[in-house]
Amino acid sequence: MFITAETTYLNVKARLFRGFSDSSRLKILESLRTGELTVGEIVEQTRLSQSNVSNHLSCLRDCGLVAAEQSGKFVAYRLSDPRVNELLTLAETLLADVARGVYECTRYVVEERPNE
Amino acid sequence: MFITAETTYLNVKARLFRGFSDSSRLKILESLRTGELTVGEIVEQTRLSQSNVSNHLSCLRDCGLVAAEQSGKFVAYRLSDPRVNELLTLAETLLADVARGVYECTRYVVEERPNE
DNA sequence: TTATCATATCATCGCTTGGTGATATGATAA
DNA sequence: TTATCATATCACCAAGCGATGATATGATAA
Repeated sequence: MFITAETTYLNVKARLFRGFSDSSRLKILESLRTGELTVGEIVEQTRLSQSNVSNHLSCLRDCGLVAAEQSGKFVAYRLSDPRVNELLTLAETLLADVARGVYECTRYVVEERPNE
Repeated sequence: MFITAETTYLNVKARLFRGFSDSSRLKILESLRTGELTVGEIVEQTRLSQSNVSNHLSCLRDCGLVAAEQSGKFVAYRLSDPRVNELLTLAETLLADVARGVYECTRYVVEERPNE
């Protein structure tokens, strides 16, 4: 995968949002909203696999959404900026009003599910 | 594509963010920040293809990020909620500080580009 | 009615990307 | 040093998803 001239402002902005656009990463971000955690603690809280968490963390860190600090053989992660929290909160209040539609948000044909 | 038990809160939230996580959709949302536009006008402003715009609009509409109103043979779209605008603005202020990292946000190996 | 314009739908293709499992790195302790 | 623990990296696979082009729908006008 290459990053070349695609590096326009909107692409960067899209990447920022993509950091929030996966439920595993959201789970990780949620776990960090109350304070900093080591990778092991995140694994425990999210119940995701260690490599999965580590992969997502490196993405989130590159994106600047979380910050890391090594202490001994542990690495503690935290949200890098209060606006990360604000974005999550703002999204929640928006969700409260549009949630009915969001869960069907897809460009593709969605099969009717019998029940649930 | 099916949507079944995956419909948890974080999945819905992730879907909301995914609405913002593509540069074409951001382009469309940006064009709507100043007011409502018909599909044709959006196509013109974004220089995306008609079917592409229409596909993205239906996604954005299902997500509740934009609202549509038919007038004659035209359909006018607008941002559905002021918080959509707020989310974009908040992301911009965050970007101003973390942009350096974001454009490299990827879990995968990024080839060094010779120049640019 | 038929023709035309505006928009929507959908099948297809190919790139993107999330999850896994194995392995590597790197720090501490013995 | 060697062993162990915490974390990171990476190749692989499968599913997700954006763009295109052809076609369909639906509204207006003639």
